Amino acid sequence: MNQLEAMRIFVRVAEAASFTQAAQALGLPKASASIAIQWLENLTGTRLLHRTTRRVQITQDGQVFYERCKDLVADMEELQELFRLHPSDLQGRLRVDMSVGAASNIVVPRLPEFMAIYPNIDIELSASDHFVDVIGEGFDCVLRAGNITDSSLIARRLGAYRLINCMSSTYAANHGTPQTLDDLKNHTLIHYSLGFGAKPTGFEYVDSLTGEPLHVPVTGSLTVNNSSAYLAACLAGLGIIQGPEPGLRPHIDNGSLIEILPEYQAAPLPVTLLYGNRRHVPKRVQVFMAWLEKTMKPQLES
Amino acid sequence: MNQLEAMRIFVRVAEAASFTQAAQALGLPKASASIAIQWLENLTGTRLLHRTTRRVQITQDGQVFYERCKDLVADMEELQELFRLHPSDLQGRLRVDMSVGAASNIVVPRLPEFMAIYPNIDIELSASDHFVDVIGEGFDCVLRAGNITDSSLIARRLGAYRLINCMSSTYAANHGTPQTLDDLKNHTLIHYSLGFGAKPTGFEYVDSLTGEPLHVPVTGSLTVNNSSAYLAACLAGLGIIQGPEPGLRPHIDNGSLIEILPEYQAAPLPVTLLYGNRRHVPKRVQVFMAWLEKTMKPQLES
DNA sequence: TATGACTGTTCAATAAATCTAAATAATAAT
DNA sequence: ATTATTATTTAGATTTATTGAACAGTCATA
Repeated sequence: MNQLEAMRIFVRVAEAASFTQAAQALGLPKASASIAIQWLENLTGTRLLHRTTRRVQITQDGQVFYERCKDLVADMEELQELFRLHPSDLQGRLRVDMSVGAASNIVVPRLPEFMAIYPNIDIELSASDHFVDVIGEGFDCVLRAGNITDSSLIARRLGAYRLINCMSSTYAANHGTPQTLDDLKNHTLIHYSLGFGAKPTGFEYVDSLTGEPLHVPVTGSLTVNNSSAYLAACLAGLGIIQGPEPGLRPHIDNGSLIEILPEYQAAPLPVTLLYGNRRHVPKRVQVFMAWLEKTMKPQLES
Repeated sequence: MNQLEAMRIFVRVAEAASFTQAAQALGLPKASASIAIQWLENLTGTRLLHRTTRRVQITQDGQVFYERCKDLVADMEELQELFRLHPSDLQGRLRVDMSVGAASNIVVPRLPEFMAIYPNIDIELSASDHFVDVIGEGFDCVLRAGNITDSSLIARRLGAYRLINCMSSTYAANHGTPQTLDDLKNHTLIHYSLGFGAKPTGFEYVDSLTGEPLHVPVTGSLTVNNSSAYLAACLAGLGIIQGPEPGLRPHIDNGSLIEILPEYQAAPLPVTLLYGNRRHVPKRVQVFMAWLEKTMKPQLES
């Protein structure tokens, strides 16, 4: 049995409090995770995880062991990369998550550049519009828009999306183009919400002169929790949307969408890069985050 | 490949500057050592050891890697033993070297006590009368009599052997028993020397009243580099020997040897426990050294 | 210069481990 | 109760590691 590998597995299992999730994040069968922990427990002579078939929780000893494991595993990783001076020498797996929009509009189109520089880094790019558990699911870093609440992570602010208002040309033909915020009352606004339980709150604007926040309640009955469905709804002429410029700009340019009320801007949506609070961040993660920042910057303001 | 195991092998190979010696010390074929180093070099992307078929020398990178490896391997070992509170939980292999005399007269007879307390510690006891390379041959600790010159090791003084003078009863019948140091001129002294090249220098004494050193040149032609041969020569009636009391006492008690000139004592022979200058000494080595000290003490003076 | 002893590497057969997949057993939620 | 989920076990297939012998350099000696 590979002790180091077993320790890596243990760290993951302890963080995710789940064999299944940890195994999935590590890309190996859950049977292996199970055996690895048993082997470690046998090695240390201590029960590290108290587990029923339904719940995994760390024991007191396990907690102590976990802290030291995390450091040692990180030290090992650092040691491996000690002599990797050239980009192409960097290797290993990178697990990243970001919104569907950021992935498909900004990152993926430019990913070939990164992969050309670092051909030996394997990338697992998860694109999802719901929040993910950075630690538990084993992501090296996660790109999020909106306000961050989880303080157990290191958050690096990259900038903010400019939010613009759009309608499709077919919708414009049917309903006309609003010129003032008041006009919006006669239009259908499509709402984007992450949690289905959350009540649609309407569109928010900042008065471009006074800086005062303005609120326009949502009128209309469509709420969507997925950004591509949101865009699709707008393209289908179902109503007006308010979203990050980078994802909408191409459709404006090709004429399928029309930007409206450009003088009424919503407060920009902050974009943040989150990563685990580990003592040592592997070099491959460092270079990816640097590249991601460089790539995102031109699309962001402030 | 087991990274940790590879690192252990690398540390050994680097210290011994030899694949063959390191492999032997670790109890595995040299092919494994060779492969492990290659695997590590591939992992780090750096040449760690510059090797011809006849010489192994560490590279600059290898030196850096070595320092960190040594620490990490020690940390790992410490981690394993974190939860081992009970003696019987301690496990692993212990490589020890001492003189043939100390081994057969003092340590081995009492070793069952140690093995009863720590049944899961495997002991490799090397008994040799020549000096050994503690680091290079991978010994956890070494017990030596005489003056220690190697300052790269940690030396713990346990005490000193009282040196006594003996002859066999048959020799006494043939040649009589000397009563003064001057009488020794008419007797045959058997000399003990580690290196065959070293010139026999005679017996040394300390005047019990004045504390002045007294020298009696060796008369006789037998020099031996092995303590059991030394004793055997005396038992065979070939002459007078001067040696550590613990090894001779049993033969005096059963009448086959006779202690002579008890009022003329040689300077006691210091007994030292040597171990590698590692940041972390495994617990199993600690407990063995503590036991060894306790066991040796009654046999030593000062 | 040739020989002999010693060393690190290679290689193919063997041994061991891991993975896959499916079945099992146990628990919390419905 | 029932269902869904989870950790564990099991067995065969596959991959990987180990090892002892053969190989190919290198240094010391004659």
